[in-house]
Amino acid sequence: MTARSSHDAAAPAHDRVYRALRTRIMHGEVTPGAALTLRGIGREFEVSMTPAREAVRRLAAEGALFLSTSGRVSTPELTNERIEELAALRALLEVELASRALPRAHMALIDRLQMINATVAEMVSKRDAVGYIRTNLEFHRTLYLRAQAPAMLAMAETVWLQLGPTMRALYGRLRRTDPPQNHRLIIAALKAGDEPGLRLAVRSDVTQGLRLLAG
Amino acid sequence: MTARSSHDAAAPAHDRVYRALRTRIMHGEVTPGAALTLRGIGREFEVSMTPAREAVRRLAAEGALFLSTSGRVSTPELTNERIEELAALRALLEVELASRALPRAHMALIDRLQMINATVAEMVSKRDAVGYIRTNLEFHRTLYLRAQAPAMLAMAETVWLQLGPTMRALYGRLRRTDPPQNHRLIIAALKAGDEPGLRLAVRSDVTQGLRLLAG
DNA sequence: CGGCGGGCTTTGTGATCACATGAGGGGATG
DNA sequence: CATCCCCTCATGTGATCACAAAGCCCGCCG
Repeated sequence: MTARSSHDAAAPAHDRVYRALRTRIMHGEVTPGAALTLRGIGREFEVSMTPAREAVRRLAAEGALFLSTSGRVSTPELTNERIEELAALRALLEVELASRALPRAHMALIDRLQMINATVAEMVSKRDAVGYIRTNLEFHRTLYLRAQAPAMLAMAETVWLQLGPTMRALYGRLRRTDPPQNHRLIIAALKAGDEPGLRLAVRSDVTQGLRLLAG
Repeated sequence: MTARSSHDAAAPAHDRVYRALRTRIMHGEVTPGAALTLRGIGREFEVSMTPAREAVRRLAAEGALFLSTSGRVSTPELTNERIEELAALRALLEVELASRALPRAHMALIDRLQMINATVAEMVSKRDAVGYIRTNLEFHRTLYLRAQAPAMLAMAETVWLQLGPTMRALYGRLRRTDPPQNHRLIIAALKAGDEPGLRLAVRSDVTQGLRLLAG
């Protein structure tokens, strides 16, 4: 019953529940304000309330869930100020992560980024919101992993988590079909070793979508 | 039994335990690597294992506690790389927070900061490590509250939390008695409305102590 | 027809218990 | 004297239960 590797079927129940919910939230598979119940979660994952509670509290600590004063659990509904603040945090953290990844980015990484980016474009053309969010985050995470800054990456992921449900609401109604231009700029800056260009491209990519949501 | 205001004696048990442990850790009242047990915590706060577990998991989610693969709980022992990264995060976040607070900083705030800073100097002269950490953080938090950026402030506090036990180890062996020079620079920059100066002063203040710890 | 009150139901909280596992100690052996 | 092994005890995990409070819905009254 011990926790072995990261995603192991034999992991503790609370961890399984936590990971499942986390992925669901980060990928925007739940709508903002959706209510959850401990017993409901327990039923879905075939566990008792105890691990469900632990998973929920952990997610609440990361800002992925909102606990009312009476303990009721729901997905947060973000205000515009909050969204702008989280966008600023994304910019701050991810520009730094990209900058740190730049000197370590060799060709193999850039190739992988281009492949992921092709999938992103595919998701956009298929209007698959969840798929888009997932592959878009994969693009960013792949780059930032090279920064060798786990604490910083963890913070960035926490911000993604908080924005998850809102992102879904955004990309759900934003019906655009053009491929991600900023991702190309990021890749180009990586190839050229152009740090100012990279910082600008990342900042734009991170900020643009959320800007029009908050507007 | 509902959670009312922030620090209420009638707050849920898990919240009381959480807050008590959090304060203890952030203020450096525990040494890095110290072991905790759920039953021990429960005994100390006169609750059962259940609220103790929730408090611990919440703190672990924020990086304030380390859970071994077998679930054992202890204060984290940070590597030098980790410390440097957290210092970089402090710089990133707190420079931004200070910058946002600057246009909103009126005289009353600066007065309060000077008062707090006097207490900081007192703690330094008394060689009271815990008191120093507590009032130093109060100085920073008072300034950053003016930034009106709760998510960003929460992230900064999370970093403080992760550094808590290590900070204690630092200031415990760093036997300096000079008052905080950087705090004066911060106050001066606030008075002058000098944003570049403020950014530099905050960055120095945040970075300097941790630099020599990691060295 | 709308607002309000009361009772029912759902929900979170915390305690307790059975269980499996990992850590630590003591003894035997080389 | 060091090392390894085994046994015991302590610890985390998860299930279940009793309880209190909050939400909700229905009916009643204005």
